[in-house]
Amino acid sequence: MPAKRAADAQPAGMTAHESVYRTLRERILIGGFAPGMAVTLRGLADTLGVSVMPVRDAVRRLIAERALMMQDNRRVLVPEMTRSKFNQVVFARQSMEPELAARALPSMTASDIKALQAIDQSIDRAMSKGDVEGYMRGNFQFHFAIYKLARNDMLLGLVESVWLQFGPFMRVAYGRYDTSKLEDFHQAALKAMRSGDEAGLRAAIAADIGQGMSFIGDEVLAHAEAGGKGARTHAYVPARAAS
Amino acid sequence: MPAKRAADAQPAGMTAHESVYRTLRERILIGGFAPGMAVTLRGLADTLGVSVMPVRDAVRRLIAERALMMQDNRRVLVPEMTRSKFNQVVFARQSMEPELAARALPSMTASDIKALQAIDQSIDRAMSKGDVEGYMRGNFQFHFAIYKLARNDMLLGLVESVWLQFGPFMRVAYGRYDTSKLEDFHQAALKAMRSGDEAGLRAAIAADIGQGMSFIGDEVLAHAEAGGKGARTHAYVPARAAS
DNA sequence: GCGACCCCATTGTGATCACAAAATTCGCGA
DNA sequence: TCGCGAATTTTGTGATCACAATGGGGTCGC
Repeated sequence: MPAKRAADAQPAGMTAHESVYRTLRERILIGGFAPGMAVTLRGLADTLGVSVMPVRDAVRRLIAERALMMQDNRRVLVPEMTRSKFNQVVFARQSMEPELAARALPSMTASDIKALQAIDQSIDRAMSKGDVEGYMRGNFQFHFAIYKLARNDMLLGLVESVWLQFGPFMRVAYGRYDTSKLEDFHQAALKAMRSGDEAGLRAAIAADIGQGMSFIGDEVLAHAEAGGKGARTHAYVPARAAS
Repeated sequence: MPAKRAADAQPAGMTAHESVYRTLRERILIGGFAPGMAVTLRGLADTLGVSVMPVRDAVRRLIAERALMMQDNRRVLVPEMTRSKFNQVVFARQSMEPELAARALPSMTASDIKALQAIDQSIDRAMSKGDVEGYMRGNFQFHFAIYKLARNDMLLGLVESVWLQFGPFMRVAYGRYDTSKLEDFHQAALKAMRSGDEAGLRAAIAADIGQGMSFIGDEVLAHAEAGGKGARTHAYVPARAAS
């Protein structure tokens, strides 16, 4: 049996394609790929220790979800962020996520809230250690643990698609600036959940999105646009480029 | 050269996969597949006159877009509609489509509106002829011709994904009942566009969605649920099953 | 007559190969 | 030293084959 590196530990019954997909998806959400970075099927296949077929399937799936894009040359790369696209992301998030949270509220149990608190604490720990990856993973878990409770698969899928599209970009922002400056709206959200305050929960989620996104947008987009839009180099290097 | 049946006429530079994808997607949006109907890679490949690889790519893409689904058996089939999923579709449409229309309004030119009118007339023609397929195609074109003008690719993509998910279901409804009973909210929408009335346009789109969906939901879901939820047979036969 | 069981056709998955197009590299010439 | 072009490498696409699992159909036993 050939030695596989990542994408291992298939929970029995998972196809290679599924395993590769989850690995890549996780990496995108955590910001493991830099915007503008090119990915190749054979390159990923070598890295993950599988043949090109499962990688091909996974990459096509991610392209369908807009997490990756294919340009006319048929070259696959991580999409760049533009001001326009950024505004679309913000609007989409603000439209759907507070709504999902509000719909999750009625079915929320005490243990659900406890679990969310634990996630939020892990976010704090990651932040104090300067662990950007841990922060992003926690942030993702916090939001989607809430949204899942709404039991609205369609809206949930749409929101996931949006997150996949700004994941790489978020990493650039959080990698460049100190996350500890951010006000913690998660606490406000938790408080609203405990008291069953729907309006408060909506507001907290909206504020969390608004802060995070405006933070990202102002800093990074201004930077990118000032630095010239053509084929700029990326100071940021992915966490595990070829490890 | 082997004789191809459908998916022909590749506009030069289109891959076989892309061609197959568009063919299948069109067919789904028009309701060419019945909910619950199983599709096989080799079957589609034979029908379309291509090998299984492009079909495999296209089907996986449609699965990623939730237009098709793969059950645990790894069998691919057209998703069924449930009451819960249906409510989610309605809510998602009501959330996004009036907004998209409103955003399209400012950049709408007289010729845009003329084109929309032409589409609406083709819908009337199809309706009077009892041409369900033409009606659905026209309805899709009418809505998305508007939404495209908003220049919001993200929201547009999300809406497309939602349409793909209720396409087969809509066909069941429209195939079973007479569409001529429907009030024409497209005219109201066109009137609002001409006068630049954003609120009116939002209302017209919302009403169009509300009418169409409640029509579908009340009739078909009630029917489906009354008829027993287990492995029922489908009276409806796809337009070109094996032609 | 009916049910359980076995066999085989069919399914999606994945590997490997061939191919054309694109990008990169190398070398030649000015 | 620099620019341009040809050769080579690398890319995604698609075809074909092998394989394991699933499902259906037919047959045998009761």
